[in-house]
Amino acid sequence: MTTEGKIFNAARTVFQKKGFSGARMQEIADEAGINKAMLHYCFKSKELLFKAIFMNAFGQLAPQINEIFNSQDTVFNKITKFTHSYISFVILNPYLPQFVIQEMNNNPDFVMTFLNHGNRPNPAILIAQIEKEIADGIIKPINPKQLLLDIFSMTVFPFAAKMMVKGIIQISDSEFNQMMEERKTGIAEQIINSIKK
Amino acid sequence: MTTEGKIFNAARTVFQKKGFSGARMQEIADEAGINKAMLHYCFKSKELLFKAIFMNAFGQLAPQINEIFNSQDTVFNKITKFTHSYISFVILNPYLPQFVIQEMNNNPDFVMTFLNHGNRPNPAILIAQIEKEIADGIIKPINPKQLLLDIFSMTVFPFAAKMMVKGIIQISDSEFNQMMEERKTGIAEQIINSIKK
DNA sequence: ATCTTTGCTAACCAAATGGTTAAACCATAT
DNA sequence: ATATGGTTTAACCATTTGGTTAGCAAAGAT
Repeated sequence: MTTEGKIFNAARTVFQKKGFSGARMQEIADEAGINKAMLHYCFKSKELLFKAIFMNAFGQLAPQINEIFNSQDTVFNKITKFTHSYISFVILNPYLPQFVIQEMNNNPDFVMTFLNHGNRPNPAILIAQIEKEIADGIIKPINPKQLLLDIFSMTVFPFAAKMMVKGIIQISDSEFNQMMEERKTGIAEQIINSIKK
Repeated sequence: MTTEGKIFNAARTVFQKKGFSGARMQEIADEAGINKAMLHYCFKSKELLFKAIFMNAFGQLAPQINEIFNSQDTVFNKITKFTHSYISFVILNPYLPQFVIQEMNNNPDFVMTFLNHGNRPNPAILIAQIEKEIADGIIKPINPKQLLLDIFSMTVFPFAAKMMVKGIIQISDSEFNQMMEERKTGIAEQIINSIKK
């Protein structure tokens, strides 16, 4: 593996576990098995290294969401596909949601600017489609944004708050994953059921 | 206000905004309008000050949840009461959920030990009750833990991921609060509808 | 062969940061 | 008035931390 790659993976691990301010350049260097100076040789500064990691993380999520949201499917199919593929993806990248959410909260300015010219999840098309299907009598009259929020809440929250969830409802890691597998289909059914006429 | 109180409020503000590792003792001192040495005079160390804040935050959430979960109400009423009172509370303390979740993820060891002998949300009674109402034919056969997770997801997530939510579905702060007001009743209705026979 | 560029490291540096100290301040008791 | 004990601060300290430097090593280029 290329040095830059080793650094990148190490940085992702450390940043996602400890956040920007909790992460130490030395720890990233150790994790990558290289000298600390190398980090600066490759990525110039902690901030730039972090940006690279964050953009990459966000860049993995956004296109996936957009692809489904902006396809030619019905709203019901989009919901089913989204929950399924999103949960599948996040099971493989369990730190991602908490990482993104945390850094967005801790550093709103940086994230907001980048949200504006970067590739971001854009639900405009889906919202319009929901409104149309409501008008067509397929979906009950609801607030489309609330529906979106419901979908995100049910899929993302368990991962974002994984430690708290595990602690409160007292489950092991494997039980957690098992529950998430169930949710892949369960969430969509429930949400669709609650909005279909 | 007592000096200790000023420090406490300042520390809460700073810790909740920046997290443990992002917070600076100097900033807390400035926010409290006192000397940095005073922090250590009153709270000994950054860690102890943080623990005080975190315990207090968690201590506000837990009893509230338990009171509702362990009351004599029906499951349906508990759901209605929980979403309503929880959202009302969090609207007044919007940083709390993200703060608790973030620190639980960044520092699992500390939190886990304290979860075990502290006052924590305990859903055991509610879970048993759900199972009974399922057996009685009041509620559809579902996994009680999934139901709990649904309730928490729908209520807590929007606050935990506030910045992301605002950024993605493009709403202002007041629109956000408006949506949360709607959710106070909307969530409960939807969840109850999805589980009642 | 040697010069140049690129990848890499040990040693070092300046600033930031959590924490300490010694002295000043101030109320209350004697 | 003065001693006493808690409260508050300015100045200081040791460590941590992000970042730099000067030089080594290896691989092409001439």
